[in-house]
Formats: sequence, C-alpha cells, structure tokens
Amino acid sequence: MGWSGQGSDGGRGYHHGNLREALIRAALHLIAEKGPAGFTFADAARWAGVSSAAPYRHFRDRDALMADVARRGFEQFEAALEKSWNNGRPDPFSAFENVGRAYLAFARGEPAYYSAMFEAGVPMEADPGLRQAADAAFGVLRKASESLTAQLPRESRPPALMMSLHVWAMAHGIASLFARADAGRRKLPMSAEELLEAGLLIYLRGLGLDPAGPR
Amino acid sequence: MGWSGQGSDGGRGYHHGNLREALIRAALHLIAEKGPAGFTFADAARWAGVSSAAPYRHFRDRDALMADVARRGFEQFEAALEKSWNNGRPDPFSAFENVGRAYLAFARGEPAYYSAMFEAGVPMEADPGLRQAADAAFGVLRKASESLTAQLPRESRPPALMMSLHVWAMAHGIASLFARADAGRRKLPMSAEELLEAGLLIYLRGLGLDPAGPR
DNA sequence: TGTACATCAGTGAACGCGCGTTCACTGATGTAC
DNA sequence: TGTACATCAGTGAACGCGCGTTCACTGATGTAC
Repeated sequence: MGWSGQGSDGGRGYHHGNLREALIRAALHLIAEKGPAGFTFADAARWAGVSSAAPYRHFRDRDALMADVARRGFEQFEAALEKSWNNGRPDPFSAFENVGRAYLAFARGEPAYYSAMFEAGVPMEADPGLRQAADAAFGVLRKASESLTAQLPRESRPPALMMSLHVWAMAHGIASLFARADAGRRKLPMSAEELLEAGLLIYLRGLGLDPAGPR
Repeated sequence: MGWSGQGSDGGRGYHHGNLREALIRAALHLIAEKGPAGFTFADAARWAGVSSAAPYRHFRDRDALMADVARRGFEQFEAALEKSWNNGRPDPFSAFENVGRAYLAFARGEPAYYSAMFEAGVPMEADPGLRQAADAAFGVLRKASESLTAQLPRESRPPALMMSLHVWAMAHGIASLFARADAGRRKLPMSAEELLEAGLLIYLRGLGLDPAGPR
C-alpha cells in the first residue's frame, strides 16, 4: 500500500503510522507549490489527512516543522554535493564543475528544500543540528576548493575559505536569480548551468588555475 | 509639520494628505521589520494611522502595494548604481569596484526594497513599469561590463552580457548570503565588501583584465 | 466674493473565513505478569 | 496464552483573533457660475 502522505486514502486506522514524515512531505509539497511563506500548520495537517490538532504531537509549531525541513535539506544537499565531488575524480577540475552542476540541480530539483534552507529565514538555532548540517554542506565546497588551491605554488595560493565563499555566492546567485521557479522573470542567452560553468572557469583562471594542469 | 507617515500624530484632518506615500513608507518599515511575508494590508493601514478600508482607495490589494514598492526599489537601485558608476570615472576599474560597493550598500541600507525586488516573488507583470525599472537597473551593470570588455582585444573579448550576469550573480549571492539581516547565520573572515571586491578582481583577471591597464 | 454642487478620500461597522491553539476524549498498541 | 493496565497518537469541538473586503456614509476640497 505505502503511505503516499496524501490524505483521503480511505484505509487508514486511527493511528496514522508515520505522521511525522507525512507532515514533512506535506510541507515540501506546499512550499514547492506556494512558497515558503505560503503554507500553514493547518494546511500541512489537511494535506496529510489528519485533524488540525494532530501535528502538535510531533512539532511545537510551524517554525519547528520548517526548521526540520531545512535541516533535512542541508543533509541531502551535502550528500548530493559530496557524491558529485566524488573525491576529486576523475580530476579536480572536472569534479569541481560537477559540484557546480549538482548545486544547480539541487536548487532546481528540490526547490522546497532550497527555499527552506536559504529563503525562509529559519534561524540556525531553531533546530539542534541545523547549523551542523549547514556547515557540513558548505564543507564540501570548502574541501573541493582546497583541493584546487593546493595545485598552486604556495606563495600565490589564495585562502581556500575565501575561494569557497566566492563559489558559493556565485552558485547561489545564479540559482536564485536564474534557475528557480520565478525564473520567468528574466530570459538568458544561455542556461544557468552554462552560465555557472563559464563563471567558474573564468574565476579559476583568475586564480591562476588552468584545467590543463598546474601552472 | 511634515507627514512622518506614522499614525497618531494627532493633528490630521479627515483627509490624510498623502496616504499613498504613507502606505509605501509603512510597507517599507514593516518589511524591514518582519520580512516581505510578514506584513498585511491591515498592518500598513494601522501604521499609517488610517482605517483598514482606506488603503483600497490607493491599491487594489496587498500585492499591488508590494509591486509598487518593488518598482520604486529598482528605480532607486538604478540611481544608486548609476551614481557610483559615475560614467566610468575616474577609471573603469575603480568605477566598477564602486558599483560593487554600491550594490552591497543598497542591499544593506535598503533591506526592505531589496526584499521586495528579489525575494518577495513579485511577478514582473504585477506593475506596469516594473520590468522596465528592473531592466534599467541591470542596464547599469551591463554598461559597466561593456566598458571593461571594450579594453580587451576583439578576438578575446567575452560577451558583456555574460559578464554582467556573472557579476550580478556574485553580488546578489554575497548580498543575500552574507550581507543581510539574517547574516548572523554565518561568520566571515572578511567583510562582505572585501569579499566582493576580491571576487570581482579575481574574475576580471580571469577575463584577462588587469587594473594596471589594457593587456 | 459667494454659493451650489460634484468629486474625492476618508470612516466605521459588519461579515465570513481560516488559523493557531487548547481540551477532554478515545481508539490502538505495547508490555508485565 | 490471556488479561489488565499504561502509554501513545490520534479526534473533534471549541475559542479568540486578525485579516480581507464590502458598504453606506460623511467630511473636505475643488470648481462653475
């Protein structure tokens, strides 16, 4: 049978079985549909097919639910970035481009998670483990940056932290300006992926890095 | 006397005098305080010191008010960028850095406008003139980019449109991740301004541009 | 300069609605013996 | 294997609240003559 998370599935007993998960799926669905501010606690309950009092057994309030969604989002984001980085294989440059593509793929493919993580204004203190999950996701960018700067001679090596912040900013900027739902706002001469890839290449060249190899 | 826009100023007649402007100021105040989703039409009326029915004389609904705020935001944004560009003086590189600083200064100094422009999800069709205002603001970045790419030999000259999209993305990424209200989310080893300046320099170097002069 | 009148920009009361939240409750599940 | 009981995870009714919106109204302003 499998819980779809959707209500009115008829054959449910008095107990839901996994309401906590169903509420999170409901939140994701509703955020994707109406934006991070566009859903209510009552909405989530309705969508999960339970009474409006039921969610209180699992979350203190709407904000707690949002914070949980954000934390899970960062966890999945980290996994996706880590996978695409693939330990720097086949080579750091290609792997770096792959991370960029994975970044945009996540923003596009999981708009609800992305919103909860970056746009909903969830404070880092809202959930134990939220900051840690966010740091871990950023850690992948940082690790990848270190791997690239390590190819430069020591005296012209930029701080990897700074580099990862630049990369993050450009990826986030492209994702939120050009790759998301309200992307109809502006037409581009190229895809967001191509734009990011070109931007990263230019930036890396500016650091003295060249795909052809060190120096 | 001067309308502060604040209510309960006692000496107001039956007519407000300039309710439309007061509502916009109210919106800016409330957005800055509670975020773009955190204010209501009734809130704005209350803050302007009028009954909750009064705003309907000036705006069809809350969305129309938001759209007007966004349009004004883009107009002011354009003016600020244009001023800082200062026709490429004293030289295109310095002027370009100035535009970057002005970008962040606007995002920081006018968080309510910035939110309405980029985060509130206002559709471009919501207001006649909104798209035009947004395009005009972006036009400054584009013009500045053209001015810089023009210094490169024709055969290695990147498309100025692409360059301006990269710059916009990086500036927006830094503004929204590191320079705004919820910036307490992450500590930086340097200011957002320094981060952007460094990022732009690296990027420009990657294009083959050097502050020392052409080539 | 004064008066009549049209128009404009507010008022305030009213309404229906959905949300958040609490509460006593009840059906289902797990466990001690 | 059966029974009593504690605990858990839901129900559904109720409440107060603020929002959006409409409506007939009224005070102020502008203008024709």
